Amino acid sequence: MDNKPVPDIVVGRLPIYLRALTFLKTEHREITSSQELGDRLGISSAQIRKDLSHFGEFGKQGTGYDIRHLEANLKQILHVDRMWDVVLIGAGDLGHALANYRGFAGRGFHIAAVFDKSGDKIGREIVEGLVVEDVVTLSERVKQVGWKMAIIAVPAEEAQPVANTLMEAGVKALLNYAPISLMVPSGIRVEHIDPAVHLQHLTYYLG
Amino acid sequence: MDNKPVPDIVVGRLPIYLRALTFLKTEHREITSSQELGDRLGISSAQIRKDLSHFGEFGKQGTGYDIRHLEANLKQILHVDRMWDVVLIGAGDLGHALANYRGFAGRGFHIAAVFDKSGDKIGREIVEGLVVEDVVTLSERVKQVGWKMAIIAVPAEEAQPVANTLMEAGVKALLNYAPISLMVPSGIRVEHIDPAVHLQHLTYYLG
DNA sequence: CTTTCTTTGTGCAAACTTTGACAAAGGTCG
DNA sequence: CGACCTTTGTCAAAGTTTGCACAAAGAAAG
Repeated sequence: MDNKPVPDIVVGRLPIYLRALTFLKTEHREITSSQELGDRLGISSAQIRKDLSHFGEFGKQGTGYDIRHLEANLKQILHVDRMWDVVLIGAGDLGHALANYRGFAGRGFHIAAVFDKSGDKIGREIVEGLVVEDVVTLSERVKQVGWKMAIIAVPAEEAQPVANTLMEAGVKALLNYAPISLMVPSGIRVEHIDPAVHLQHLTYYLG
Repeated sequence: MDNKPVPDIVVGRLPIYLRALTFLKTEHREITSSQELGDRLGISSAQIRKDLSHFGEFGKQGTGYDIRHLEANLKQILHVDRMWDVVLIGAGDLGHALANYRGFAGRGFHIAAVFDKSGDKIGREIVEGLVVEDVVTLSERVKQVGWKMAIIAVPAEEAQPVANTLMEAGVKALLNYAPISLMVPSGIRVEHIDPAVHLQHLTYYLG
């Protein structure tokens, strides 16, 4: 709880804690402890306490943490105590799965628009109330509406150009599903999801 | 290059290096350097050299790295100089996208079978040559065929039971897309992919 | 009310990870 | 062929992250 920036590795664990708390709520639990959370997540209890201590004091000695209270605080810290509009680029199989994913709404995100470059996808209603738009209008629309987050679900060769368009139009955070490392200037944040990368990490240990 | 285990954080970067090398090949490049790779990946050149030094000497001073040679070595280190059969559980939108994903084959993976519990999906051909099987036969089939890797693409509440079935049947590595932290015994490896977790990591910085 | 038990938040030490710097090796060019 | 340039692999230092251990706070039980 000082004024130095919180380490990114700590920030990255907060959504995991938040997810675990929301899960505990579905079990109608009201109180938990760093010990219980750690056991569930495979993390030491000391680490959880230390991570949380960067942001304040949320627990009660002898008792633990009030689940709703800690959940509310984590949502605020992560700025998901509001809804974020996210623009999705790519209406292929993956884009389809993301547009239909029911898990975003409860966690702070709303797919606000979908873009693709393929003529036979543009104009189609990918999901109730969401019509695929032409990617040539992407820049204009992003500037107009002011979206700050985007999910890139296009083929590898188009990912960097799409990212450039988005950044130029004011998007500040990217979630990239294309199997390529995006190059971005400082000030823009990117997260990468590539199933083959994860699988290859696993095969290392399969001897 | 000693006999201590290589840090997991280093192992986790190798698939990124491999992906970058494969990409350079598409640009018909033959030689690269730790400097160039680092610039592309946003990693320091020293770190790349250090990471690779855990496994041997792959470069040539004054020149850099032969792309094909380093790529072949990384594939061997990661055990993707062979094809891995992967079993996929869940034939919803996400399962569909994964079963149709063209990116696995070139990187060492083949979706060998798909399982679901829903009557209206079982028996359907999800992709050319891949018919959705009934999840009640999962354990039996895994034991029979000896699959070692699985991708879990089922709803959160079914992920842990499915994981338990898989592990009991001999699967050693899991890639979990369900929004829940799986509890697994030591000896089993899991990687988690949850888009909302990544998006929440990003929103922290969007103030 | 006192003892005992639980659990937090934190100071410190240990463990781990990244970076800087440079000798050695090899290439290039006049 | 000699001077100069490039780039590796590695050592040591710096920086970061984790875990231990414990005082303090609170709950529970008698």
